[in-house]
Amino acid sequence: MARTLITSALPYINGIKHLGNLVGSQLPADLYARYCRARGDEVLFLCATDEHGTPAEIAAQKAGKPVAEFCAQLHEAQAEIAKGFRLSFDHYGRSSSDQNRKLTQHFAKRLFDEGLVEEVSETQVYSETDGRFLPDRYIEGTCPNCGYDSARGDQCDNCTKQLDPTDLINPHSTISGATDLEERETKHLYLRQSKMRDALNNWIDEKKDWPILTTSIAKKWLNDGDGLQDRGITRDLKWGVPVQKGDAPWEGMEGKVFYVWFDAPIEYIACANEWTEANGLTDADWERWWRTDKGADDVRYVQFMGKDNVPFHTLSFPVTMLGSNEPWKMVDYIKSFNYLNYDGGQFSTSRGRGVFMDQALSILPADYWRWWLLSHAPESSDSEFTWENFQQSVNKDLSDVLGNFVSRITKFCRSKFSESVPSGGTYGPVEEALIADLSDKLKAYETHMTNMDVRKSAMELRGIWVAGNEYLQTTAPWATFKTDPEQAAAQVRLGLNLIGLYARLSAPFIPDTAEKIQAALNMSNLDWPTDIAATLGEFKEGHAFTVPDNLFVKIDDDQRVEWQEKFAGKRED
RNA sequence: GGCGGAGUAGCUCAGUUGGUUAGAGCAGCGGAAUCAUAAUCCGCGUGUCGGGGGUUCAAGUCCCUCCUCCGCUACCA
Repeated sequence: MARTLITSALPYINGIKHLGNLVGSQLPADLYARYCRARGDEVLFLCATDEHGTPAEIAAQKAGKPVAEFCAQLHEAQAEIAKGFRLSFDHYGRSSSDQNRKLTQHFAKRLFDEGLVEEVSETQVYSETDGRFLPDRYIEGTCPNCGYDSARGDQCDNCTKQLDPTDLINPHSTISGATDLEERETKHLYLRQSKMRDALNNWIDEKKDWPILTTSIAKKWLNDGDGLQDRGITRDLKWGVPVQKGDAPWEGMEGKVFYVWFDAPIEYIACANEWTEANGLTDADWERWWRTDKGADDVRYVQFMGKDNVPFHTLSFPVTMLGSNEPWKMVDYIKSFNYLNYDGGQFSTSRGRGVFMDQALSILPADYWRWWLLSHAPESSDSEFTWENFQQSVNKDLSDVLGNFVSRITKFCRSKFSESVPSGGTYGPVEEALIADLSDKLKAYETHMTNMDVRKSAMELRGIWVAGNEYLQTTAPWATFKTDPEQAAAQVRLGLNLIGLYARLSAPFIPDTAEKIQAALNMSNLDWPTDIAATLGEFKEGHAFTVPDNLFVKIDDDQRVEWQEKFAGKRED
């Protein structure tokens, strides 16, 4: 049995994510996980909240809560919403877990022992009022170049000049507004990524099948300018994984934590350990997914992420794993996504512009969103959400093409026969042609799903739904019934069986709807079809069913207008 | 500035290694049907493939140049 390990980029803890975040990683990862399971793979699908770093501390401060408590609450909130979207993680972990703390400290020790960690002394800006060192972007002041008065410490938004925080005139903290800033000496650990440059280049050169978006970003960082730069992996913060050399203290690093981008990817591994502990399994049970010396050599590992995450997954994290000189399972395929825009602009968390995951679920069921987002996934370029498009697509694809198909055939059967599969008649050339057509379409659908071509998969699935309507239109059982009720029974029987086929094939995209159909049609399972002809003979004569409520309610114009205004984004706190 | 991505029908997008009259879905128009959520099915597209130049028997597809949009640019994550 094929074994597939799937991880989705970790959503950051400081708030509810918007639909662009969802479609860029977690949702397509879920689609793929569900498909792999349906095809019989053994799947481990992991995700977690990414909880450390300055933004989390500040968000907690604003909320007036201790950061640990704040993170615990938001973790629960995100986990609940993930369930609402039917994201089928085997475990939804936390980067602040004990497992991740231990593993992160372990990796740090290994990297130190391999000569890949060095201590660097540097000066950073400290704010007495805030009681913390300030990352460059939390410092604003007047740009020495163009005079813009809200230039950030790393770059001026007005003239785009790269800056150093110390360049700014009248610098102040964006957290408190404090101006009592001073430069302080502080020591940090640097990961000597530059030493791994050749190894990374070789590793990436092997990945001939990766999307250009993925490899071009990696190659650029590896070879641009002076090549891959070393990177600080510690921070002067309280909230994070304490800097230790494995179990032992790290002299000179007291009171510091690892940089969030160092410990977050390690959580992919630690999450598997969280999963085993939560389910009473052993270490061997997670190691067989992650250690090639302990059974993971036959695992295929696929990561899903937005394009902004690519450098960390193609470079920093691989340095951590390869540099440890331990047999960790490396990623086999990285599926990266562009951005989803909102109605002519970007989604904006700070301005409350766009639809956020909790809001989405409060107005419509998950399947509506899953279908639209996946069928419009930003694969080849950025894509665009508009309410008109959303309304049209969802109404047409889900209500008219699929929902109405189920409705028309079940209701016709009930009115002319009964709520059970009618007997009589036989399948002839038209039915054989349909079976041949569907067999081709199934093969195409499977190919696209296997290749993670999300939009193409959605289009193919839709085509399969359309084929059912075409069949009914061609054979017209309502007309056949008047002259040849026996033959009409055979046509209805096939129509009902098509519904069963659709439930199986649609489940990765719209799992709730698939289950509704399963219940209404009295299906014992939603197993993947291996043979169209056999699957279309599944419901035998006399098999009882119930006519389901309409599977999808249409979005009307009033609703669309209301939502359009509601989410246009003034600012809601 | 550098790097990367994108600019194809009203809208959202496909277009493999260059090769017959440039495609799909939606919207629009016409027709059929009336089982069904006024839901379906069939037919209908002369769009300077961002502009210009070049290579070629042949370019949306390769080269040069220009324009526009977006992302990244390494202490936000």
